[in-house]
Amino acid sequence: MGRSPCCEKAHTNKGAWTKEEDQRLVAYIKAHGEGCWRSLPKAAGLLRCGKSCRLRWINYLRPDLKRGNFTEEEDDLIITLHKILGNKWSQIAGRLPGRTDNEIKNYWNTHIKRKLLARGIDPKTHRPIVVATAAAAPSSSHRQDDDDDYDYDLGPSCSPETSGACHHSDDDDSVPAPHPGGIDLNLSISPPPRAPPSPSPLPDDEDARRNTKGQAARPEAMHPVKY
DNA sequence: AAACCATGCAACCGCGAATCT
DNA sequence: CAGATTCGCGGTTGCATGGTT
Repeated sequence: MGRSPCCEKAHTNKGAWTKEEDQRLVAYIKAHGEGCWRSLPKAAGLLRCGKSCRLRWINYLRPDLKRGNFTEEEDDLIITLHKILGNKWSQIAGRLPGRTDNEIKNYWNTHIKRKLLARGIDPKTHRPIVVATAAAAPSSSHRQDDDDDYDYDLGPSCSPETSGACHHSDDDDSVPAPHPGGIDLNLSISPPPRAPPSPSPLPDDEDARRNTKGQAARPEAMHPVKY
């Protein structure tokens, strides 16, 4: 099918968001709620494509974001959910209030993968790494070669991410019943097809939002925002 | 002190799914 | 029903920062 570009790239900003852009986006969503991302930038007076606005809102500006460090419980929950769901980050995020799919994805790639490898567990299959590959598995991994160091050893059965239809029947369904934190692990996920454009509750000001980042709050400098 | 390397995170890109006309 | 449009997801990249040599 024909695909129209999501935006006119010649007239859109790219890269880090500025404080002003953030404010415009927040103000607009405060007033109108999350609606049509396609038309939002223009309506909000932003030189961004809708996609970019959506991402910025979901991953950073949303008032209900928890931010801060992941707890051990969250770690365990992510691992458990990943075993079941594979790289379905949005579904995993749906089980972790205040966390975004992007955040979890990043956290998985930077922390949990390594953690599992250190335990001798293949982060893709969640099975013990056989000796041959374990020898190749680095304890200190480089950026990309993690992926090169382990292989699927699922044989004919599927790995979680090779098939969306897979996680219904294979032994991945043998979900470890006890789960950390008492968070709902019922995976009969029925996401609303499309969230109705409901005005979402927003904090009164940005300070409130930033204060919710927790004591481990990332310093402002951590955000590549061009102020 | 400077150069280099490793790490972590925000943001972008491309694609498929869902919905609309 | 087919094509067009929009949304949402997952993979990947770019860059800032911190650590090491």
